[in-house]
Amino acid sequence: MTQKQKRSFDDLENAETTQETDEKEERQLHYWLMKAEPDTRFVNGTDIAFDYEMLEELTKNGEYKAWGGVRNYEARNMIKSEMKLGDLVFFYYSNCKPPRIAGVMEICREAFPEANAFNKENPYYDPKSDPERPRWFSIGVKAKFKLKREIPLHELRMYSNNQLANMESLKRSRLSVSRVSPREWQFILDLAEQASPDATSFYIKKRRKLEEHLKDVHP
DNA sequence: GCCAACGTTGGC
DNA sequence: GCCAACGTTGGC
Repeated sequence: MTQKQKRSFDDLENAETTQETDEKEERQLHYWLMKAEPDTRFVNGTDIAFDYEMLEELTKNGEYKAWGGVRNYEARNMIKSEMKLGDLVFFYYSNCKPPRIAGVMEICREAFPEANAFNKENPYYDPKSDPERPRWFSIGVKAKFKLKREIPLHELRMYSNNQLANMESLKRSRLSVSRVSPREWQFILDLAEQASPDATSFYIKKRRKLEEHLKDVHP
């Protein structure tokens, strides 16, 4: 690690939560993307699978789900200092086929110390985090709506030279929390309203075949 | 403080 | 299962 990198690492680790006072009212909504794995995978004996249906079930009566397990300082600092009540978040499925955006959730509790890190039985236990000086933070989220159509990663990449050229999650695929610009957010929501490009090309092919066939039958 | 070795993420 | 990318650790 270079000196410059080391400094930014310390900055990240020591960064404090920014103070928000009466400016809160004027703050614009911010948009985010957070990842979870929808398929069964055992970490220290615990299945860590989590998907949108589970989030809906857990939050249907106004409860929030503590979103945790983020073990990267840059991602943690977004959780700790930048995510605010009312912000909206894409729920992204990673480590599965295909990787994809499944739905939208809303921040309904701002950062608080992550309980998983204190619990020895938990797959996300971290002895370096204690309640006196918590190292890792959770954010409270609830299900907002499932996308009408899930958007797979390969489809997002179709726009990586134009509409989604700067999308953080595409450029830094290993970060489990990333920012989404308002434009990117709206673009992806619009995609979810349209037919899948796969389906479109499927029907185009089908129609061509039919036309070929008709040509043969009625030349 | 540098940097090699190691570990993790996550797409393919 | 492989491996690229990159974050983290630890010896010097």
